[in-house]
Amino acid sequence: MAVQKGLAIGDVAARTGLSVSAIRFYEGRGLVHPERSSGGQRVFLRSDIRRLSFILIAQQIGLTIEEIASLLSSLPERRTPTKADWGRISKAFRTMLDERIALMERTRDKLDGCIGCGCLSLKKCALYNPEDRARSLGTGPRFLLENISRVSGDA
Amino acid sequence: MAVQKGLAIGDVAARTGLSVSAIRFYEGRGLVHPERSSGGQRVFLRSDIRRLSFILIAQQIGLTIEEIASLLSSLPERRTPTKADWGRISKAFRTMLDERIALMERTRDKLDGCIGCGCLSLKKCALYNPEDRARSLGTGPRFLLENISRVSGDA
DNA sequence: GTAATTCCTCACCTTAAGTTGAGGTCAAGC
DNA sequence: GCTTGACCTCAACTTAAGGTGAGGAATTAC
Repeated sequence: MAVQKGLAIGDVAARTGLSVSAIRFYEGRGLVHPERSSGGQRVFLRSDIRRLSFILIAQQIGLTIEEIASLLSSLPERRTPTKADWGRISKAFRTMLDERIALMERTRDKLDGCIGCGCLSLKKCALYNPEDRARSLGTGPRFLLENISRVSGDA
Repeated sequence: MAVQKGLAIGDVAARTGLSVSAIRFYEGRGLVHPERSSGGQRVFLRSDIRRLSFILIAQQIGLTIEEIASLLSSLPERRTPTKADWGRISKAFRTMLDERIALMERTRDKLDGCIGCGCLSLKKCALYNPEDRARSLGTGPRFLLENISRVSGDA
């Protein structure tokens, strides 16, 4: 089951709803830092469940693993985070969410004035060259969320 | 340059801002259907520019290629689409956008009551089992937009 | 003390939406 | 009439976020 106050990966998976492989993957990406038992098995703290749950929610909102890592990096590594620790993160998180919503709303409004009228005729159309359109992503059009205000390097 | 009233792929790329390879890829996925010159080179109609531009916008809003294909399939294949043709599409499009915005807003509101308070303590938290959480996607957490009301099979 | 679970690592597979490059043709300018 | 640039196909590579399975070790249960 667990090792002295710690949780095995399977327990954590059951409690978070994540798959075991996903949790291992997150460890590889630096999102969680379980300790190891003498036999080499991962041992998680209870607070890691919270971390992992946060990852789940953040992903639903569209953050990438790297962005989430960036947010989580402000949490204390070896101490159970306090309410204040989480509060800081959730503020940053909320800001991102607001930005994403705002962008979608702007796009919708342009759509109303643009495709809505049937013009779609280039140059004239506000949607073709919106300030939001990231032209320099390198690999061409990707997912919407790639074009939305990326975390600008910091948390 | 062009072949008798038609446009070469490079021209289309220049006018839409898409890469040549992306346009070829879209043809492979059935989003455009250029004709061929006697020499085997693609020949596009002017109306294909509009189609391709639509693809660009739809992608920014987060639709997948398949969803876009589904929308475009209601356009006439070999006749230049009318304003009414585009109007129908844009209506469906707007609906999707509205749904996506609504979902993000619901998530934000839950966030305010949940992470905002620092609870994040599973079971109790509205964010862990939201009606919006797609549990059956098979491969685990993906991008947000994969969890948002997919095009339900039709256009 | 052994059997059944659970866990470990490592390598390869998956999807989406393309990009890149090789090897070879088409078309256009002079 | 040939050279240059644009185009062709096809296969392999890319990123993100994991999943899957092999082969083997650690724990737990009886």
